[in-house]
Amino acid sequence: MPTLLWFRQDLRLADNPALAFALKGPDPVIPVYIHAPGEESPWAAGGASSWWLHHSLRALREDLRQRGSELILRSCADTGAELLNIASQTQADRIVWNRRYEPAAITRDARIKSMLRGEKLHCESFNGALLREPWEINTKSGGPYQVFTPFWRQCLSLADPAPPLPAPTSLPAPQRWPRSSSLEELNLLPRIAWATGIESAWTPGSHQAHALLQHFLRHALGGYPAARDRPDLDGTSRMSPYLHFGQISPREIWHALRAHAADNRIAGWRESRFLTEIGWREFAHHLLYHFPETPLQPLRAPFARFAWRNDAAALRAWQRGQTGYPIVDAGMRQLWKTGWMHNRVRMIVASFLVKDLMIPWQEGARWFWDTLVDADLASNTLGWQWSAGCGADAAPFFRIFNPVSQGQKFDAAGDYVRKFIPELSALSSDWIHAPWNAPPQLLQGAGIELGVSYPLPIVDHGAARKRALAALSALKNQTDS
DNA sequence: TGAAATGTTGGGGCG
DNA sequence: ACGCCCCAACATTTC
Repeated sequence: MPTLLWFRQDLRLADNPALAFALKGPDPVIPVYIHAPGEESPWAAGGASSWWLHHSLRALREDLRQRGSELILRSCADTGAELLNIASQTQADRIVWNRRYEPAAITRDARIKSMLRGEKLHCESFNGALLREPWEINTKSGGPYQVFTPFWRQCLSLADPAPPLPAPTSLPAPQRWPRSSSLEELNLLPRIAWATGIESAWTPGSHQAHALLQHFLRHALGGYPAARDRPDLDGTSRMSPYLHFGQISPREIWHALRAHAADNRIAGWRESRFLTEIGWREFAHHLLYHFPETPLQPLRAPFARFAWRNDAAALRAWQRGQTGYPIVDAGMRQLWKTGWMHNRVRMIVASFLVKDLMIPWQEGARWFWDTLVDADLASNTLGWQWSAGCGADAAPFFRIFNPVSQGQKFDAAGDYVRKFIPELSALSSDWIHAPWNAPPQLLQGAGIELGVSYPLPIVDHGAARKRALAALSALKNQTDS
């Protein structure tokens, strides 16, 4: 009798524990992907994520077809009912999948599992997404960690995660395939063609993930600690969307790094900055699992009473890269155009939204959710709570980034700004991060009319900083009394 | 995985 | 030679 292999955010054939389990016996395997918008997170998937998913499903289906199999697509409002439906149509007696850790997904999956078991179907779930399960790592007193360093130290002190499982060369097919929707019927692609920038920046799929990783290990790993902070360079691994959709697993990355270090006699790879970033991803899942309210609520509760401002015009200017601060606008335009933003710039734009504009971090999280190809509830939540100073092991609220000095420090030549803000491209690096200070003649020569061709700053950073600190101090007084 | 304000030090100009 | 001031450079504190 066939086994249903329920694909979710594990869109790969290598190191896929559920797939490996399904292939243990001789029974046919029926791979399915079920699209049920909004079932798994507080918000329905954003446009950029959906674009990625569309192309990823196509790539996965191609990989399956090359192995004599198929990918059954369904679109529905109730995943549990749909799974049961497919199981009864195909006489499947087993359903297997790899676990997810978003609160809504956990609740839904638990409900589906008990429902299916009630129908006498055998269910089994696996860890395909994390080095360690979120409940495996605990402090001495038995609670979850709220500080990264000891959390990651404990992860590193454990034995290496299991080596990745090889991709199967073939999957036994059923005698008859059930009905499948076409990929187009899932309606994942945008109606208007706004995704051209994303298309030229990214190729979704498992093969591309591994090619990128190998390229990164060979050419960028050594320079990573410094280059990772430079948005004008191509010094990051760009693994985030592939990790989110499970097109590469953290175990595969761990062991690829280990093998690369052994081949090239690189010491201390476990403590490398790159692996630490994988650690932050683990930490994000640990926190989301133990603090399931945090996608919408600050972990440090008093921050809910912060004097956030409701300023639709400022929010819109931030979203569209029209704040008048070049490094902020370049980042927001990179996001809008390519579905991704360099991490250093993510911190800068987040600080600007939350502190300079005093707009709730949830608005930023929501916008990132809509526009990032790597939108991930765990990582996005950690990032925004970190930036807003209200999360675990977060940056203190009073650490307010100066968008001018951050630009000068990390994009010294201004190449990143010029790439995404063409209207400033003729401005010299001396002034590119603060065009309002440039001599008028120079601006004119560069074809820039501030307030017309490029906006004047929507807030004065010095004044905005003081305003934010005053609001913080008011919050403290309120909390103390 | 800051920035700004404030404090300290030491060299040079100058009476 | 000396004290004084200025101020850059660096260090510390504060938010």
